Amino acid sequence: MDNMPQYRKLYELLRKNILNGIYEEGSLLPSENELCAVHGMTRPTVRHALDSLVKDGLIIKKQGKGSIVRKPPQNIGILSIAGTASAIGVRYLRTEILQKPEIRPWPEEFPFELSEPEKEAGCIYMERLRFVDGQPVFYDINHLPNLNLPRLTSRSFENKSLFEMLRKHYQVEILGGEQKLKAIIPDRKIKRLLNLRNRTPVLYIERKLITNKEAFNIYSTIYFNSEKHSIYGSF
Amino acid sequence: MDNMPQYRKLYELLRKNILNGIYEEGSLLPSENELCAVHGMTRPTVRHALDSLVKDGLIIKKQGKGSIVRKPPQNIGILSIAGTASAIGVRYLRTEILQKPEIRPWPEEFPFELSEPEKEAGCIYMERLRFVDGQPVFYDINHLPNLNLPRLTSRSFENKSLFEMLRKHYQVEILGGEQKLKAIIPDRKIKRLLNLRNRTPVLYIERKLITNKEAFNIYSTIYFNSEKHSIYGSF
DNA sequence: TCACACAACTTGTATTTACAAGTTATAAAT
DNA sequence: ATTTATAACTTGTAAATACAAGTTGTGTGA
Repeated sequence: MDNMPQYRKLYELLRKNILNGIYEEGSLLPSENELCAVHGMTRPTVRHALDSLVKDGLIIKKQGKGSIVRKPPQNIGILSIAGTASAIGVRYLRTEILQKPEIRPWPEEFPFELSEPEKEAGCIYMERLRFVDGQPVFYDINHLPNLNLPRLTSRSFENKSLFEMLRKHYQVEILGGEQKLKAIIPDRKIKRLLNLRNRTPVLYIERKLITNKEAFNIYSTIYFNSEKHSIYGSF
Repeated sequence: MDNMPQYRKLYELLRKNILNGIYEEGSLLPSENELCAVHGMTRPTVRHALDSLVKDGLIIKKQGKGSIVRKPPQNIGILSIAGTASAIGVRYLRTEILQKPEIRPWPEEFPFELSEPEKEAGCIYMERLRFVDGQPVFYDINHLPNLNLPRLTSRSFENKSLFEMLRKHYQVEILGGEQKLKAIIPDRKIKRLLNLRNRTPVLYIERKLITNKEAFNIYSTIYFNSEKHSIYGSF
């Protein structure tokens, strides 16, 4: 963590401060020259950090004006959960790890086609259950290739998003993906996990996320209780 | 176009060449130093251009190796229907217009918030039912504001997509949108329309599509029988 | 033949410097 | 009081330079 490049350290700091509300939405970030002075770096380095924030949609830069803070909606991967009224804050969302990341062979039956490097690498498997207001709504099974992820299986995952972890420690970014959706009647296991009444249908999603790392795709199978909440996505 | 910054000119050029296949997928782009020499710019400028290509997902950079060309990412996801084996060709899809476009007031209860110009314009309403292999799978209800769409209500719609019509005759393009998904047990009407057995769940989608025309959004409510097919989208 | 070291590439990070261009507040001129 | 010009900010573009770090092929040594 100490050998992070300077621009990245500044990026992580600013990102944290924006998400924590230290910089209010709509307000201006300190100017580039100020940031230079405060953190002892030059403008290109500061601008590199700010470029990353722009890419994340966390700030909007205006020539002659400054960098305007913009707090984007919280996502679960690409999709987010929308409540009855509006989007659900992170504070109402609790994540439980049912299966800590462990190295496994790829399943015999797998809904996606794998590339050779992925097959050879073997896979990391994990299961999570997510709660909104204390009720389980989101069960996901994840497979990712075991490529260049030292120590992932031993990292603590509580209260941390898989994506946040991959982003911060392994510089993995989601570029895009594809997904297949169905409405199904869940089997007994899913019914129990999501605490469902009889005959409640669930949303079933098979998803492949493509990242900036070659041959590194994230495969997820998701079961979602859409009785009280909806899957929400913008594009 | 001439007053484009240098990095942008290079970006546009490389982008065009990648999309046209002049640089093959998986091959390496000329190195940064080569690009400097050929186009008479310095490395920071070249890197700025390459950064934009990385952001677009058109190249992946590898330290010590080079910039690997990637196949252009799939288009922004308007959803399509995927069959059991692969994607379904248009030839298997038949569209039936249940309600030809007609001018109506907006519904009292509407899941989306409308802007003032939209409210004042009134709305055009239409219903469609889509068949795959002779079986109904897709029922959609559409509302669009009655703004600058002369003769729309009198146009023939058979075998034509609503979007194709809007694009070709009214220069309407879809810029993006948002959608909410649920799995529900359908009511009697939907069950009859989609020819469903008892207790079959359906996918329910509320969708707002934003277009290039100001205050012109397309609102759809969709019921989808996901028993044999899936909703498929890439992003 | 094989293993290892090294040279010659590649991209990554960072500094320093300069000027262009857009925004805003202030002061001068009308 | 209103308009206008200017100064002092802001971000945008671009050069020249340096070294770090990862990859790959080559050649020398055993």
